[in-house]
Parts: sequence; structure tokens; C-alpha cells
Amino acid sequence: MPPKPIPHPTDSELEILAVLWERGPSTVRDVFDSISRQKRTGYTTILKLLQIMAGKGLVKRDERQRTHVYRAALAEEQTHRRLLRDLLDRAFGGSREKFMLSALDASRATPSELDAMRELIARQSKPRED
Amino acid sequence: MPPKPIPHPTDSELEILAVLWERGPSTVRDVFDSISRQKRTGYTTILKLLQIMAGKGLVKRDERQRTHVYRAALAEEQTHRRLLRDLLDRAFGGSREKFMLSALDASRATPSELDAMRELIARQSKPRED
DNA sequence: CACCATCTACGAAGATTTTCGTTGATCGTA
DNA sequence: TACGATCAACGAAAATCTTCGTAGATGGTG
Repeated sequence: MPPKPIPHPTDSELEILAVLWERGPSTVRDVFDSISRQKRTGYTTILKLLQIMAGKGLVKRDERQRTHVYRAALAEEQTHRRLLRDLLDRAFGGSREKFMLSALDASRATPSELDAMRELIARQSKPRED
Repeated sequence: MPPKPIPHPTDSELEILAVLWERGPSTVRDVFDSISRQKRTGYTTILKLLQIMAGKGLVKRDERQRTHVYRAALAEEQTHRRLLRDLLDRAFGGSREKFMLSALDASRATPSELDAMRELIARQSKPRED
């Protein structure tokens, strides 16, 4: 039996994951403060979301202190790749070319970033498992 | 007053848009057949979605014939860029670098595709309106 | 014209997501 | 120890998304 089919994060859940990835393990208050900077929201809304995410396995919770500490249960890179792959399939009909061109367009990649990409591509020449 | 703040397509709506972008203007039957190839679904489900999308302004409908013809109201490239930009902001915390690296990773870009990208980047040097 | 296939319209049920109010417990401090 | 602040738990309302059954209109065919 497979260990856990963790579901896709919803949009709100993704915002929270982004915070946890950036800050590392955080309390509800931490996440709330961070998200509040971009968007008006209630403390208990974030709390509830984190509780739901803990139930889904999207985050882990350390309850040893009264103030619980949450951390992302999913690896950042893997999740990022999964999200983009999904979009590639669903919105781009699988066209890798359209996808990359739009990605470049959306990111306003600079020439120096292009160099970093060439690096990555060189390293990517060999097949990958996934 | 701004003309229309067209909302983000949902997942199902995106599947339909992808079909319309690929096939061009299509009837419900066309879209249904196309999606049925990948996924079990009901005819009226597609119909209802298209009706909802028409209400939202995501698609336009030609009702001159009994069999209505739908077409995407949003330009493909613009929508693609918007979706990716959203993901960049929401899941990547705005990090263009992480975003591009994951995009490359997800797309398995080849060296020849890299060339195409360099082209695009060259053209992109000048600022854009959007 | 009668019948069958096909189409749109309508409405609604069910699922999921998002939001937050309220309550009771715990902590620090005066 | 009493008080004010902070926290997690819970439940539930509201919004949104997804799916489809049914009904009525229309078109083609024999």
C-alpha cells in the first residue's frame, strides 16, 4: 500500500507553503504576519488553513510547545516542478515550447539568468528519474 | 470604469480553453469529444461549463445557428503568461530564478530550445507594456 | 406529418474551498 | 493569585466549483 497520496495544495494552501519554504518552520502568528503584508486576512483563517493542511499531510506540526510550529511536508523543488508540469499539461496542451516561451516572458528573465539556465541544461543532458 | 475584470479560469475551464485554442471555434459536441478522449465526462457537464464561461466572459458564443459555436475570449499567450505569473507570485514567492529553474526542469528543455529562448531574450531586452 | 436524434436551458445536488466567530485553555505578569 | 493577551479547537456559514438529470425546442428522415 502506498504510504500517502498527498493531494494538490489549493491556491491558499500554496501561499502558506511559500511562506513556510521561505521562513522555515513557523508559528501561525509568523505565517499570518507574513501573509498579512500582501493580503488582508484573519488570524483564524490562517490557523484553520494550517490545521486543514496538517490533516492532509501538507504540513507537519510540532505541538510540544503551546504555540505550535508548522513546517512544510513537501519538498519545495519537487512541488514547484509538479505544479509547473501540471500547468504544462493542462493549459499548454503539453507544448513544452509554448510553455518555456511563456515562462520566459512571465519571468522577464535577464541575460545573466540565461547563463544560469545554460548551466542547468548542461547538467540536465543526462536522463532523470521521476 | 474598467471594462471587464475577467476572472481566472478554473481547472476545468482551463481544459476547455486549451481545446478551443487548439481547435479554434467549436461546438459543445466538438469540445466534448475532444475532452472525452482524455477523461470520462458528461455532455451536459461540458455544456454547462461553457455556459458558465460565457457568463464570465471567458468565451464568446455565436448563437446564430441552433448549434452554438464557442470561441476563447482570451488570447492564448496572454492567458498563459498570466497563469505563470500568478504561480510565480503565489508559489515561488516571486523568485524569478527559482521559477525559471523549475520551469526548465519541468519542461526538460533541450539545447535547441535554449537557442529559441535566447532569441526571445534578445527581443525582450526592451521593456514591455502589460 | 411522425419520430428519433441532437441541442440548449434550467436548476439543483454534492463537493470543496475559504473565511471567521466563539469558546476554553494557557501564559506572563502585576 | 487575578487579569489581560495569546493561542488552538471547533463548528459553521458563505462562496465557488463540478457534475448531471430533466425538460423543451429544433432538425432531419422516412
